[in-house]
Amino acid sequence: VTCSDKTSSLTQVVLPVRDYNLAMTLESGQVFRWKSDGKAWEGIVGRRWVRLQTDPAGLLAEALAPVPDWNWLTEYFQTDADLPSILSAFPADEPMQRSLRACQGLRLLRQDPWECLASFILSSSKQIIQIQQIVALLCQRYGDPLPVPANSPPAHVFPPAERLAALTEKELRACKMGFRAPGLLATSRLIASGGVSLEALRTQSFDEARGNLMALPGVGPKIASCVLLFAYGHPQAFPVDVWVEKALRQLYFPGRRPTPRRLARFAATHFGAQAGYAQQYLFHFMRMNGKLRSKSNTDGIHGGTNT
DNA sequence: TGCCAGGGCTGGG
DNA sequence: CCCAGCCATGGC
Repeated sequence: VTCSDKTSSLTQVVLPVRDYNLAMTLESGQVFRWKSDGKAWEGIVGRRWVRLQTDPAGLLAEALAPVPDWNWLTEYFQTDADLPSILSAFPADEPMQRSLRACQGLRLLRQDPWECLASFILSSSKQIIQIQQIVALLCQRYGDPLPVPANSPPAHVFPPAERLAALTEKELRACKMGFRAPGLLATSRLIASGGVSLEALRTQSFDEARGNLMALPGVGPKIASCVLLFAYGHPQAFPVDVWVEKALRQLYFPGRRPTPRRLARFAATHFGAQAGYAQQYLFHFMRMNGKLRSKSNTDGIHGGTNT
C-alpha cells in the first residue's frame, strides 16, 4: 500500500560539495537501485525515498517531510569526503591518470551493509543490468512499500535478512537469481538468527571483518572486498572482478603472463592507501571503454586521450 | 547465435 | 598454488 497522504510534502536541501558526478557514481556498479529520468536521480536510502540532481552549490536533494536532519543522506553520499586528498593518493602512473580523467567526479558511497552484501551475493557472474533487474524484483515482491511523492512510481525497502530468511529457495529462484539463491538464503538465515552480526563488523579490523564475511555462504574474496569497501568504508579493500583483472593485465602487464599470485601481490602493493577508490576508477574506466568500443568500434583503450 | 557477465565452491593435478 | 567444471539466466 503506497502512501496517498496528500499532506506529505517535499522538502529540499542543498548538500554543499564540489566535483560530484551523480551519473558516474550511481552507474559505476557499486549500487543497483538508482534510476534517472535524464535530469535527476531517484532512489531509496534506508527507509526514505529521495531525489537528487546536481546544483551549482552541490547536490540538490528532495525527500518527504518531515526530515529532522540530513545526516543519513550526507553519510550515504559521503559529501564530506575530501576527494582531492583521496585522488592525490592514487599512483601517478599513466593508466591511473587516464582513468582519473575519464571518470571525473566519481565517488564511493557508504551503503547499508545488508543491502550491499545481499546485492553482491546476487552479482556473481552477472551483468550489472541483470543485477539491477534481480534486485528490483526482490524488492518489489518482498520489500515493504514506502511513501513516495504523487506521480512517482511505487518504491520499496530492500527486504531485511529476516524477511528473506523466511522464504524458500524456490521463491528466491523465481526472482531470476539462479544458482545464487542457496547462498543468499543461507546467509540471510545466518544473519536473521543472530549467528552473525553485520553491526559488529563495523568495529572489527579489516582482516577480521574480511574473514567473517568470507565465512558466509556465497561470499568469497571478491564479494567480501566489495562489502568492505562500499558499506564499511575500508579504503584498502580491492575487489578484483573480470574487468579489474583485465585492467591489471592490459594496462600494467601488457604482453606478459603474470600469475594470479603475481597479480594479487601487485594489486595489494601498487595502489596505495586509497586502493579501493582507485579500483573503482579503473573498473568504471574499463567498462565505459568496453561499451564505447562495442558502440563505435573505433576508440579502443589506447585511443582518444593521447596526442 | 554464441560468448560472457562486478564469482564461489569443489575436486583434481 | 593452479586449474577446470559446474552452477542459472539473459544481454549484447
